[in-house]
Parts: sequence; C-alpha cells; structure tokens
Amino acid sequence: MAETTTATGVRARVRAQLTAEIKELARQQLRDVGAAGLSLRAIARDLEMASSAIYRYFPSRDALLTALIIDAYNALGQAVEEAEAAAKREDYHGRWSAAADALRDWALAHPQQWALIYGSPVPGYAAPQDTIESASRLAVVLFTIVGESIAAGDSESPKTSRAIRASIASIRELSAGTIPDTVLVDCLGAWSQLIGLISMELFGHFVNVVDDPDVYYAEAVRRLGELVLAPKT
Amino acid sequence: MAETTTATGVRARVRAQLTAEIKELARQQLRDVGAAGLSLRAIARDLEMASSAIYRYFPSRDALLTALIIDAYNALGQAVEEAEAAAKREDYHGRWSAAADALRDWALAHPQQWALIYGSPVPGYAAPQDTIESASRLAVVLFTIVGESIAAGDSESPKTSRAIRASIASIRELSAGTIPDTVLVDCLGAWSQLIGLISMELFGHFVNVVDDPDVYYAEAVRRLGELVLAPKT
DNA sequence: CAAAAGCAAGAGCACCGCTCTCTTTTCTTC
DNA sequence: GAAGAAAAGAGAGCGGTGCTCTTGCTTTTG
Repeated sequence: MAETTTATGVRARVRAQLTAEIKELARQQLRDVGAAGLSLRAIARDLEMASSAIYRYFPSRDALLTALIIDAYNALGQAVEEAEAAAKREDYHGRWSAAADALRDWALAHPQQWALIYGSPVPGYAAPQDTIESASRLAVVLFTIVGESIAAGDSESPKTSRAIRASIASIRELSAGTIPDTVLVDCLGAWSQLIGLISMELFGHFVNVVDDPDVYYAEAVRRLGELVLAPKT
Repeated sequence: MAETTTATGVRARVRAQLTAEIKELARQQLRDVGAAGLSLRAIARDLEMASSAIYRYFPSRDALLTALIIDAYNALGQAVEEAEAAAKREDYHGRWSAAADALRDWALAHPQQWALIYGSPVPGYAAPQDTIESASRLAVVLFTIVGESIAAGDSESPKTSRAIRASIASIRELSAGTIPDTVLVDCLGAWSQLIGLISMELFGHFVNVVDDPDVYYAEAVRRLGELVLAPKT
C-alpha cells in the first residue's frame, strides 16, 4: 500500500512508457518501410508481445498514425520555434530565414514524418481535430514574425477588395489586425510556397530541375522575406 | 485467316481494352477508398475473373499504381494545355490564369489522383523514370507562357549570383535562355506555390485559415502572374 | 479481503499481394 | 488445315495484414 502512493501510480507510468516505446518503434518502421508498410504486428513482434496486446494502447492502426502525426507536428513546431527564438528580435529577416531553414532542415531529417503531415492524408480522410493545435505552431511562428516586422516599420497598406478580405476572414481574426490584408495574402502565399518547395524537393519533383536545393531554397526564402516583411531598415 | 489479318490483331486489342478496364476500376476504387485501400483482388472480383489473372496485365500492385500515376500526369497535363490554348496568344496574364485555374479545377475534380502525383510517393520510394515526360507537361506550359511573355516585352534582367545560377542549371538549359535567371527563380517559386496552395487546400491545411479558396486562389494566381510575367502592356 | 478494472495471450476471421501449377484458348508457322 | 508455340485464365496455397473475441492473470480500488 505504502508503495503505491504515487497517485494514479505505477500502472499509469509503465503504460505511458510502453506507449512511447510503441511510437518510437513505429517511427523507426516509418523510416524503414514508409507509412504504407507500417504494421502493428511487426511492432508487437519487436516488443515480444502478442499482436492483440497492442490494441490496449492504440485502438487501431489509424489511431497510431494519428498520434504520430500529432507528434510530428509538435516536433516540427518546436524545431522551428527554437530556431526562430535564437535569432535577434529586431532582425526580422534573420528570424524569417531561421524559421524557414529550420523547417527544411527538419523535413530533410525526417522525410517520412514530413510526408505524414504534408503528404496525402493516409486514413480514409479524417482530419482529426486533435491535430489542429499542434499543426498551427508553424503558422503562428511565421505570421508572428511578419506581424512584428510590420508593427516595427511604418507601413502603407493598400486596399484589398471586399471579397478577398472575406475569403481570408479566419486568418484575419487570428492575426488580430497586426497584419494588413495585402500582406496577409502574401503571407499565405509565402507559407504555401515554403511547404510546396520542400514537398517538391522531397517528393522528387525537382529532379532534373533544381540541382542545388540548398542554394535555391535560400534564395527563395530571401525573396519571400522581402515580399512579406517590412522593408529593411 | 482472312479475319485475323489485322496485324497483331484481335488479341492485342482485347488486351488493351481489358487493361483499360482494370485501370478504370482502379481509379474508381481510388475515389472510394483511396490509394492505400486499392486492392487487386477487389478489381478481379468486379471483373469476375480469378485474382491471379490480373497479374497477366500488371505484374504488381505498384505497377498498377505507377500506370495510374502516369495517366494522372497526362490527364492533368492535357487539361492544363487545353485551357491554356484556349486563351488569346498575346494575353499572357489570361493564359497564366487559364493554366493555373485548370490546374486547380482538375485537382478538385480528381483529389485522389492529385494526391497520387503530388502527395507522398506511395510505392517503396521508386521514382519511376517513365513518369518524367508526362510529369513535365505542366511545367512546360507554365514556363512557356513566361518565356513568351518575356520575349514580347523588353525586359531588364538584373544579375544573379553564380551559385544561384548553378543551382538551377538544369531548368536553365530546358528553358534555353528564353527566361532571365531572376525570373526563372521566381518561376520555380510560383510553380511551387501553385502546387503548395492546391495541396494545402486539398489536404486540409487551410481549414480555419482560408474560408473562400476560390477567391483566394484567384488572387494568389494574379499576384504570381504579375511577379513572373512581363509588365502589362 | 473481495470486487472491479486493466492487461496479456491465443485462436480465429476475412482480407491482402503474390506465386505456383495446370488447363484452355488463341496465334503462328509449316 | 493441322501442329506447335505463346498467351490467358483458373485454382490452390503461402505468408502476411488489421482486428475481434474469449480466456486467464494481475493490479488497483472500495
């Protein structure tokens, strides 16, 4: 009795640890055979347990995948956040590049996990609601940089049409007026371009097109920064 | 004898037709259950033939998928080519929009096929060489519009660094000097952004971000056109 | 201490891709 | 036209999958 005083206690902890082990093995399998080849039975074999026991931890293969997706979003978000935080606060272009570079670096280091979150949705087509918070971390970083850059400079903000403003109403709310509509449109474009560039490179669409992705990506990022940040001081 | 004079004859034709039927059923299954759920056995059942007989037509599931990928590239390429061809030759912005709109329209009409070609590579990770010709059709259209637009206007072309030029040597060759290096860099960015925008929308990354993708996409395309085409006459 | 809840194991179902072997059909060649 | 060659289909079978159900065991809880 005295030993089990750790609240919900031992059981919960070994469960958490085993859950983590399953996910780690799953990530390993992801690297080796890709998402399509991920097999619960293989994980169970590695863990030397019955295949049916896995289902005590994840009710289905899709649930495991979803958990991996959330983890991937968080790992990516954290990597970008940390890289961006390391740059000088007033150096907006530096912060922009740092974030963009961290994005690509993470993708190159974890291509299968990138494919998991930015490739085709693997399960039947359930966009799990749990993912949205983790997923937004990247966008938050990018839009924050732009917002603070705008606030620091004195911007002229050309008008946009009513329809365009309405089309991006959600993201306008989220950015809470710190970013003029015109810039906001460019931000969405820049964001999409970053994702597009990395996906194209990773998924093989730049074969025989771009020879040195490192150099090209850096240049693309620089141009996007100039488009979207307040003019350099 | 007289009836079998059609050269390689009847056999080849029914074979071609059955191959087409298999692919059509596969596409249907793609729509219903996605690429992950595509099953040769299910196709065989629909065709009322033994599952083993399918392998006379496609040596493996991946081979079928590869064939579908090539078909998808060609269908997409053709759709874009035709839409672009319908625009007035001198109206470069019109041609640009027509191509970009056809791109998105096709994607929305065939999301699973889009995922097949622009989502995560499904097979083990074999980038089949057969696909590259079909895959390039889209890029050819986009880059041709830009090239002809440049040729029509009188462009000042700012310098790019040696490293950047080298990084895109392959595509520079393909465009055969019709597009200045600076513009070429923007072209690649614009191309990637179009793919990125459509994928983000289709794969659910614009949920709670972009409310009216039609309107937003049109605006993004317009801006990309102004970036990449010679200034309007 | 006993009941309840969580956990592991095993057997089993229906499906999958793919490979054999064997028979039937069609084409080719003499 | 008949005989041999090539292509096509059928069926059984192998090893694998996700997932479920039942049966015991262990830990936690009242």
